[in-house]
Amino acid sequence: MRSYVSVGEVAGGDKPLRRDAAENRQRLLDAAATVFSERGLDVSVDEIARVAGVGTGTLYRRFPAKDALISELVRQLMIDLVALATEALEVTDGSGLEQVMYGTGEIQASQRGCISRMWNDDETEVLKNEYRRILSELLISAKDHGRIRDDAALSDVDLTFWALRGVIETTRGVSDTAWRRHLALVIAGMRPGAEQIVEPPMDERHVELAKVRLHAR
Amino acid sequence: MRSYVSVGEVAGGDKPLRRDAAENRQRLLDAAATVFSERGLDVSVDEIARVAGVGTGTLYRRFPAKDALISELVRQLMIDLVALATEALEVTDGSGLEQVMYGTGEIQASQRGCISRMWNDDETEVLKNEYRRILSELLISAKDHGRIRDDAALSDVDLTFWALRGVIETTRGVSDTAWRRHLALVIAGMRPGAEQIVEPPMDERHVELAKVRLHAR
DNA sequence: TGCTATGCGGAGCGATCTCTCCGCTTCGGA
DNA sequence: TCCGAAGCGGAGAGATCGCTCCGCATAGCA
Repeated sequence: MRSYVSVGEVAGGDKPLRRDAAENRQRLLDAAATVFSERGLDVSVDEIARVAGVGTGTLYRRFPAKDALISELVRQLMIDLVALATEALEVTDGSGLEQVMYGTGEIQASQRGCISRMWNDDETEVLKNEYRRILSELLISAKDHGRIRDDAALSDVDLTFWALRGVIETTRGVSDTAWRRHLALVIAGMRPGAEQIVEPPMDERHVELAKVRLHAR
Repeated sequence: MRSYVSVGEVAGGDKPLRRDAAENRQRLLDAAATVFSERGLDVSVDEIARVAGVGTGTLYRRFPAKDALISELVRQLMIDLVALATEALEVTDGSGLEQVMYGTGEIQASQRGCISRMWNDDETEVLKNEYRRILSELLISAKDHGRIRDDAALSDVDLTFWALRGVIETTRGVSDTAWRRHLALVIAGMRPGAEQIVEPPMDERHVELAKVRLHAR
């Protein structure tokens, strides 16, 4: 699973790039993904260009700003997430949601550098909404099959992803798989047999509120 | 619950500060805690000094570097955490661990700005070890009273704190209490009645490994 | 009250970051 | 093969950051 936009093709129907330009664009994305994962988003653009083997001018000709480069990486991740969720819709025993949760953990862990932007980037809001829509279907199916408790909310799934972000970022360089243990515990707590939860779920309006807040920036 | 080092007194038995200097020091700490929580650790030192109502020179006379200011805030938080855990040792029904987990969540949420340093700052390693030692006692007590499953590990508690960090950081400005819902789900998954966890706990050696890695930086 | 150690403010230094600009190079269609 | 459009590299502009330095102010003891 990788980006669905092939080398040389740019989203939005722009004129195709020249061969060398398209290659350099991809090398920049690869280099950025690597150094961001290893050293965080604070790595300088000069360093990204150096690793990609191009000049900084080339980077800025292809991406209007450093942020745009990060957004493109996030966009590709969101495309992967939507694909992952779409595949899970085929699962018939109600375990699709768990499958997507583990898969989302893998994607977050493999691209640690961009995690902080994944859930806070309004450039990819359409994809995020689509992803969330599929998750809500999977959640219903999981409940119908008795795999997830009835009082679980979609926002509980959101919270779990954000929690995994914390585990992954804190265990950087220490353990690559610790997040799985946490996810397993959370899912155990979401089973129908688990104890009642007194704490109410996150208000769904807060999710909307988050979007407004992001746009206001 | 607040710092146990009163205004004018500095840890380590240094000569007491002049009254005005001690006041300014405290104002700097308060200002830093505020702006870090609101806008993150990237806020400039000039801004911290401005909010505190002092010059940047004053900040640097009291703290050798911006990092030292952050470390002091973290140190005070760790002192609070140890006090919190120590109090919980008095609880006799085995619910002390849960009490500390919620309390730690509160402290993390109230000082969002410093969270990322809380679990990655080797200046406070002694306090962190003490905190962790108490947690292990509380975990044993919780198991003895049948409140927590026998196969739960101390590292599961660590993971939970790191997970709460992710929730708190991602919901900044959206929901102040969402982390409680997640914590409730995790604890539900840690009850003796919850389903078996296949994923093994985090290797305790990884915790040691993390310390080595931090020192190597 | 007078004296001195201590504290204070903020201009400015050096480092670093993002992003631009322009002379030169390369691709690829005719 | 030739030529114009497109792409390239990297020096450097402009902004911002952490931190220092020094002339002046003040607290607190005698």
